[in-house]
Amino acid sequence: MAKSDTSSNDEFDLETFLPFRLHQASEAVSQSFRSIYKHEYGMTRSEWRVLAHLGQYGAMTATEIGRSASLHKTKVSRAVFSLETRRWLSRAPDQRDRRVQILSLTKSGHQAYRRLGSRAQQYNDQLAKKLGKDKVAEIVHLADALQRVVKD
Amino acid sequence: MAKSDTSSNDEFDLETFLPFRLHQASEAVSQSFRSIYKHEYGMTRSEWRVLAHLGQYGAMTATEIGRSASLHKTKVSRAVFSLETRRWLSRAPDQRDRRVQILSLTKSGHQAYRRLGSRAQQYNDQLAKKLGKDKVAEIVHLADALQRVVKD
DNA sequence: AATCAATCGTCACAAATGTAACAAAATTGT
DNA sequence: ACAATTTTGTTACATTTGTGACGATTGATT
Repeated sequence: MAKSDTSSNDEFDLETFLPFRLHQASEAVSQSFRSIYKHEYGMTRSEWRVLAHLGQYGAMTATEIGRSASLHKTKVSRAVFSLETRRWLSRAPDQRDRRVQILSLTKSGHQAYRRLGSRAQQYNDQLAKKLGKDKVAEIVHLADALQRVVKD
Repeated sequence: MAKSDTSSNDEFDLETFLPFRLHQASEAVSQSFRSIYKHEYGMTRSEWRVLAHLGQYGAMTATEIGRSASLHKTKVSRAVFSLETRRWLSRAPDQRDRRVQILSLTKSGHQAYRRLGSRAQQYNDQLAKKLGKDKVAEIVHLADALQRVVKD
């Protein structure tokens, strides 16, 4: 029997469909951490992401945050405005390029970052414990590979 | 030197923070498939998910779809309405429980599922090829583990 | 130098989403 | 048998998000 078998082997399998499975896993994990920044600090996910990035990597522009955090530019723009209103973030002009602003955390922004970062690390360690330490490294490695591969 | 070292080892590390890394990977992968159901079929993610579930598993109720697809009930409700308007989906009353409706794909719904499912599988295979076949199984396994662990 | 295209961040508007309330039906407990 | 509670799916409302356009600035082309 040559080609054109009765059973086509290109049938769709949802169980192994990565966009679905990854989204499912990601949402499950994200949701369970969400209550901390949402209910305890009244923050949105975007705000927490921007705070985490500035806390982790120091001063950056909005575009850089967007690229690194995989956040839409309007999400960054709004999160920055909101964090600025809380006085957790401040803007400084860039001498080299007057279109952009250098964003950085204020003193109380750093404090908030330390508090939330600590909770985040606690959460992650707990997850790592239940999952197995090595699994975390595996996931991180796979996430790296996925991002590399998708960007053709 | 006993306790209280100068360098605290509970510092937050974004690189290994699973909610972030998983979301990042998930978004990267999802976005690149999104254009197919969005631009070629004018569908939302929820609609594609509902179509995929009914196509894959056959007739189900809205609640069952929501549970299986990790979709909010209002998302399911709206996606069902929209797919029904396209005549890709039909509802039938359940004799045992008159609150629910048995949802299933129409003939053209099945056709659409086959077309889109084929594209989806194609996309996934392509990804698997670049990533290494075994990696996909790894990811699926880890996704299972994550979902189990998060649900306490 | 002058024009053209590209980038940055913001805003108005439209679309998608979540919350909370609801009617209808089923389930539980007495 | 009945009342109280729970479940299912839809809707109104408010919030969040993405799209597209914009002014300002920069970089590239000539």
